[in-house]
Amino acid sequence: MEKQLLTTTEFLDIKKTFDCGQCFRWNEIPDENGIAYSGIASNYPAVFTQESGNIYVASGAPLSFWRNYLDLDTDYREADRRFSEIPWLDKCVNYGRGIRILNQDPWEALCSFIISQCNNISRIKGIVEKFSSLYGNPVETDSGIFYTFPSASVTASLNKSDLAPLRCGYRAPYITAAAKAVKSGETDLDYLKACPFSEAKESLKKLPGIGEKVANCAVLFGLHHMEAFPVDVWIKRALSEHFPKDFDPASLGNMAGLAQQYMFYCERESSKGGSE
DNA sequence: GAACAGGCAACTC
DNA sequence: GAGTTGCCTGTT
Repeated sequence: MEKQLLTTTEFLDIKKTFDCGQCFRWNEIPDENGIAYSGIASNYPAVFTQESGNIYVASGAPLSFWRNYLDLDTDYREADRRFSEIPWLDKCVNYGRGIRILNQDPWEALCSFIISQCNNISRIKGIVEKFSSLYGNPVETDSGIFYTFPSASVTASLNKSDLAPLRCGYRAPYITAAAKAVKSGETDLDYLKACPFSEAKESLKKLPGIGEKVANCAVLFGLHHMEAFPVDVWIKRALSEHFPKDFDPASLGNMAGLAQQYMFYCERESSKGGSE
């Protein structure tokens, strides 16, 4: 598959974007000339490469698909400027610049973040990959077979023993319940994408096993409500260590989710070096 | 073997 | 409404 020029590193950093915990199906692969990631979004396997300031993509999808997936038609610079006026957050912006909030498939994001609870990224990735290889559709490419993420309809038909190989424990019934709600239309992800942020979040929280954190992640990374601000242990630590006690993340406004990703990436990366 | 993990829900006060 | 505990499983 021929690679096409997508954008430049001024607007996108693939390493930061794919490794900042919002997605689970992209993996770094060896590349002679720079950085490369392979993976799949919707029905499209792809390889991204970053070399000499340019980002290329090789896939069967049109560039417009990837521009949308990577949110490249949204200008983050105004938000970056605003965030840079806040102490410590300015450091995160500089550190995380190039992260994009992905437009992922809503069901995939919802399901992936149900799996994420009390799990680390590598284990989440393993479970998602296993799930896809068992119940997704194979898509052949030059570099091997990729599997689409299993649809909500297929997932709704799976029983306990079907999900057992995933070893996802007590989360399995949450997955099934969410799949059934999506399949029946009781949870209408298209509607939730179009409706106000808090309505979407509260609606998802009615599903079993979905609380504040998972709902915020699903709404930010799957439904692109950019004002969502998921608070996990990393963000909690960042808030308590670097922000005034009465700081309200909602004050970050309609792009709060971007600030969250900058903070998350910064907090997590700066904790590496020593222990990892 | 015990404690814990990027969380939730049910239960306690 | 703040704090505690069990939940599957894998890792330390």
